This record gives sequence, structure tokens and C-alpha cells, in this order.
Amino acid sequence: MQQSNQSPFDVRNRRLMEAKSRPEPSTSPCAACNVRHLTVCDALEGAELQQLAEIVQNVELEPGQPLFDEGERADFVFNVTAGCVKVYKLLPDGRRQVTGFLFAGDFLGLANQDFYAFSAEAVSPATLCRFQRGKLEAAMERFPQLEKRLLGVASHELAVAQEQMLLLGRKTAKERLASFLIKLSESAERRGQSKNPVRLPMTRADIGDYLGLTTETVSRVMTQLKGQGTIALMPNGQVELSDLEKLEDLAGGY
Amino acid sequence: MQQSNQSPFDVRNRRLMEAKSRPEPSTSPCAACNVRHLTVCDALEGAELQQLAEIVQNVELEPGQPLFDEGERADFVFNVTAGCVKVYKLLPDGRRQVTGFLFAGDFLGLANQDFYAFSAEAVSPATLCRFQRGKLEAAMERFPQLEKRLLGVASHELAVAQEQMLLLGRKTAKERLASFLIKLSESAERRGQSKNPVRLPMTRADIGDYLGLTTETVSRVMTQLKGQGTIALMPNGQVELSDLEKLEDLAGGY
DNA sequence: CGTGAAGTTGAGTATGCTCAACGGTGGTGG
DNA sequence: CCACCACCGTTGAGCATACTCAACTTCACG
Repeated sequence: MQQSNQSPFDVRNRRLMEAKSRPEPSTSPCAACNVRHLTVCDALEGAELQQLAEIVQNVELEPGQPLFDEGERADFVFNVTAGCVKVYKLLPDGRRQVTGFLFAGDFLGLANQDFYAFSAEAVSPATLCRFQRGKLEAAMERFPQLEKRLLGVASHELAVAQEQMLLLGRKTAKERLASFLIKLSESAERRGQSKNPVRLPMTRADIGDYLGLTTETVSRVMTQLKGQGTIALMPNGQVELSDLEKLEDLAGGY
Repeated sequence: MQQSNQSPFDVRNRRLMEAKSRPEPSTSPCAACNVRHLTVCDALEGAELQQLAEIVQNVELEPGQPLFDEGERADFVFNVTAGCVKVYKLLPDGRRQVTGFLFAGDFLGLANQDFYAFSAEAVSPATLCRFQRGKLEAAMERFPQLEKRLLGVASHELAVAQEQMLLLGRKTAKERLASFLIKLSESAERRGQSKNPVRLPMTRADIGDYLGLTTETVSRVMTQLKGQGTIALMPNGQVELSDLEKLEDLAGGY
């Protein structure tokens, strides 16, 4: 049985209290939002954005601070506006599966049921927009294009999830790492950040829990990739993808 | 590297041509549909169902017959009305990950992009309702509750996918099998079929490709579970869950 | 029956895990 | 200001789980 990359005395014990939150000022901040083009909010414009701004609250998280836990009432949905958030599920004995890393523009909290099906926690300092579920649903009634956009987001997430299943079920450790680095690089590029070198804001343990590996294996494979000149490890968790073609070969077609 | 449970000369070579399809008679067959309560179509009623019936076509598949392949233009979406369909992704070297088994009532074909992100193929004789994507989207304009229902389906699928990631990334072979049998049993019950014994319409190879294991491992673990009296193998691919509590323990909390 | 696919079992092995030690780094408090 | 400590990352040795390859049995179907 593989352990989870989780220390017994976990950051979750450091939950500081409620996440800080404050109402937005009344001039439409959504209209001024500099990551809107990445988000579901981009479905709206002008006066609609004004209305959206009225139901949004801002949330700031420190690294390791939980946003919500699996099983809690799903009262809110979120949009990441900066930083990195991980979502994960736990087994009773502590084994962990990170099901995604979310960055600026990513939507978070879709839940069919009344309860979150997963936990969410900041990886790096992060800011999010928070919507009361009921209010967002009301907004979706008024603005059908918002609902349509959300369906698009959900469909996309589904395709991503299927690819991750392929990775977890059928790829080797090296293939998993290669796929991960490439995806992360592409994702950074979409957000207008450095594609190469790419920054890894999460720990080896987080990466392991995302890829279905242990920290040790992640570390070893990194060393291996470094040794063959495919990547180079740089300060601040940056990774240079020195031989992207090689890396794409290793990733096994994805 | 783990192989895929795929024989070189594959059933896909047996694609018979186009799947049989014929228009529905004009009396609303959707109103008479006996699995409607399981489907997205349940969002509609009366005259709306009549309109739906006008854009639906019936598809019948033999075991092993493909419905569509990854990368094809995603012109249709489907609803399974009977039988079992598997959806899967392939790596270039043939390794396969089955991302889901679909049964009566299950919706199929959500695709954000213009192309299917996965392949779909009948496991047992199956019938499906087929909708031209464009026509269904038009119907969603007219009937917003249909779109809402679809968003609900997508959210649910997402939660299921995350649980499967947990299984693939962090569970042992025995836990995977136990989880699988329980889920399948619950799914059968929802459709009003026998919950125990539960029928496995798919091969060991399919199960392996779904659980990220080889056929041999699936077989061995089955034997093991049988040996400890947790399950019993019966004719026709039926499995009796003799000790459900034990099985749930093994499944590791899910 | 005969045939081919599916399923089971066995022997040996490899990949990635476990347990352990150690080096680096950043933050904290004496 | 420096010492300490916790956390993170890396590396090593040994091991276990699940894989590979192979043979054989069972089953469904013609």
C-alpha cells in the first residue's frame, strides 16, 4: 500500500479561522478584473458585470490554509484570481489524491450535491472571488450565457479528468512527470506567465499526490530527467524544460 | 510498463459500417420511454418531449462495435437506453484506460471541443438515443431546464471522475476491485436491476483497463476474494457479494 | 463436439514503495 | 546575530505489489 505524502501533523491544523473576506467596493471591480478573460465571468459584459460584482466577495488565503473540506455544505463557489489552490480527496487512513491544481481564472466548487466532494487548500498565497451558490444560480437564470459557459467549463474539466485517469492508470512514473511538466508549462503560458522555465509552486509531496507517486519517486525521476539533460532545476522551484521534444516523447503522446 | 489489455487484432476491425439508425415514429416515443426517469430527458414533459422526440434517432450496437473514436468530429450526443457501453482513451502504444462504463440512463458525448476526447464502444448489445449536437443545443435554448440538467450531469460526472482518480492513484488492487463491485451493484440497483448478485457484462480485460490493472491481477484478486468468502462467482458473469460489509471495508471508505 | 476467446494459475521479475539518513533553507527566538 | 528547528528535497538499500510471460482450463457458440 502506498502512503500518502502527508505529515501526521498537518497544515490543516493551522487553519487560522475563517478566511478573510470583505465586500467589494461598489464601482464594478469585475469590469476591471485583469484575469476576467480567463474566467467564466468573461461571458458577461457592462451592466451584467456590475450585477456580478454585487454578489462577489474577495477571499485571501495563506499557503496551507484550507478553503473548504470535503463533506462541508457547498454554500459557495469560487474563482481563483491569483496564486495556486489544490483540490484533493482523502482516504480514511490519510492517503491523499490531489485531483487538480487551480490557478488564476480557474473555477472551483461545482457540486451537484449539497456537499463538497473534495477539499481545497491554498498552495501558494492565493486570492479568490467567492459567490454564494444561490446568488450565482439566480444570476444564471438572468444570464443564460453564464450557465452555458459553466457547462463548457464542466465539460472541459471532464476531459481533463479523463486524461488524468489515463495518466494514473496507465503511465509510468517518468511519463507522468513529463506530462505534468508539459501541462503546467502550457497552463502558465495561457495565463501569460513564463512557459519556460516553468514555476512549480507546489511541493514534491503535492506533485506525488497528484501523480499517484511518492515524494521520493518524484524526486528520483526529477533527478533522472535532470541527469539526461531533459530538464534543469533552478532556484525558487523553477524548472527549465531544456529539451521539450524529448519531454513530449516521454509524456507518451499527451 | 504495464501493457494494455488489448489484443492486437481488435474488435474495432469489426466495425460493421455505420451504426444502424432510423427515425422515430411520430407518436412521441420519448413520452413512452421507460428509462426516461433515469435520464436528462426527465427534465422535460408533455409537448416538450414531443419536440425532443422529433430530433432523436435510435442506435443499436453489437458487442464490440464502436460508437465513435477519439478525435472524430463530435457531431452527436447520446443517451444509453439499454445495455452497456465503455468509454476509453488510448496511448499511442496501445495502452488503454477505460474511463467509464455507461448503462441505461447515462448521458454520453459531452465535449467542449469539436472533437470527441475519448472513444466509445458497446460492451454488451446496447441501444442509444442519438441527438445531433446542434439540434440539442437549440433545444437547450428553448428549454433551459434541459441545460440545467445537463450541468447537473456534468457536475456529477466530475465528482465520479475524482473518485476514480483517488482509486487509480491511491488504492491497492484489492481495494479497487472491492470499490468496483460495490459501485456496480449500486448502479444496477438504481436502474432497477439485481443488486446482488450483480452482473458484470464486461471482460476481465475491460475491468483491468478501468481499474488500472492487468487482467491477470483482476483474476487473481477475484480468486482471492472468492477464497475468503467475500464474493462468489456465478454463471453468466454474475457475482454474488456474499459479505457486503467486508467488501465495503476493503473498498477503503468509498 | 471443435474452436477461439476469456479466464485462471504459476514462476519470475521490475517498478515504484518503505524506511532511513542526510543536506539545504528559511523562519524564529534566545 | 547566530543557533536552532522544522520542513523540504535528495539519495540509498531493501522489499512488496503488481506486471510479464507462459501454460492451461473453462466457456460460449457454431
